[in-house]
Amino acid sequence: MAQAQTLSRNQQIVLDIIEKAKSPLKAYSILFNVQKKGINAPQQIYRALDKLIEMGKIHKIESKNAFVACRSSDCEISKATAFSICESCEMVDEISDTKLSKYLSNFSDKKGTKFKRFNLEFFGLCKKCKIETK
Amino acid sequence: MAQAQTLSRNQQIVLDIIEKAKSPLKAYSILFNVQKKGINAPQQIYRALDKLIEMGKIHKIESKNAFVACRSSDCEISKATAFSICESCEMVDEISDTKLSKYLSNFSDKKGTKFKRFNLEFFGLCKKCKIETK
DNA sequence: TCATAATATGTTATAATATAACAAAGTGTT
DNA sequence: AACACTTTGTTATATTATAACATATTATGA
Ligand SMILES: [Zn+2]
Ligand SMILES: [Zn+2]
Ligand SMILES: [Zn+2]
Ligand SMILES: [Zn+2]
Repeated sequence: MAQAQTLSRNQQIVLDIIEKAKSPLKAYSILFNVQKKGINAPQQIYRALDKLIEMGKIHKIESKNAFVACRSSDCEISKATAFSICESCEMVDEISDTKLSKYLSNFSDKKGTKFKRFNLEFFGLCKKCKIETK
Repeated sequence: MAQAQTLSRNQQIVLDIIEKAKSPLKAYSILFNVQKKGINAPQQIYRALDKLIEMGKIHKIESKNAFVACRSSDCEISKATAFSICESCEMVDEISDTKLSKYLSNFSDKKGTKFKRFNLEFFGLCKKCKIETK
């Protein structure tokens, strides 16, 4: 089990920038933003991202190959994640809904198989974009 | 609206190979497999994939960057997709569960926003791999 | 049937995303 | 100090995806 609390230098740098961002960040955009701090290679970013994901500090938005900070805390260690994604702007919100989470965690398929992890991505227009489209 | 039924030559070739496959195929693996048929460039594959996705004939497994044939039919035009993914072998099954589909289609977040599309990926061990692990 | 719009194809080049492999430095434990 | 373990730095390369442009094919409908 990597680090329960302490983040390494690079991990902290990467987490900071992701937490400050208002929308998902791509790995190479993170890289570009931390070159002044002496991080020069994609490996350094991807390694930090991997650890942060393991720790549940960030999540990967699979449909965008981008990364967001966890805002939820009941998706402990990223076992149960759900997001709403605006198809117009780049906005992504983590959905933290106990009922939904329970429903999906308890879901079993037709063969009775249960799953230990899931990721759900909803797509639509965020409130802001809905108004602007009118 | 592209083609309701008829597939173009390349689209048919790509669909055929995806339908025959037992697990998700990656774009470049499709490419290598169709070079004997005169398809030489990634563009040709990605264009076919895009159209097939639009038509709902195939789906992209976002966490794997791979493509599977639609086995469901009630995920009309890929608005509501769910998959179970084995973390050990490469197996992916499309989940076709009316209750689940309705539950998610009707889901609205805390602000009352509904979504017009979703993609859900479950992760775990398939039956075969569960047995082998014992 | 012939213009014409829309779709699909072929092709070359390049962008964007991600990993392999190896050497060195730091950290904590005994 | 010796040891295992994690993190870092670095170079190179693999994988996934798109841009841009020229041509061909296929509706469609005047
Ligand atoms: Zn979270
Ligand atoms: Zn929006
Ligand atoms: Zn389907
Ligand atoms: Zn399996």
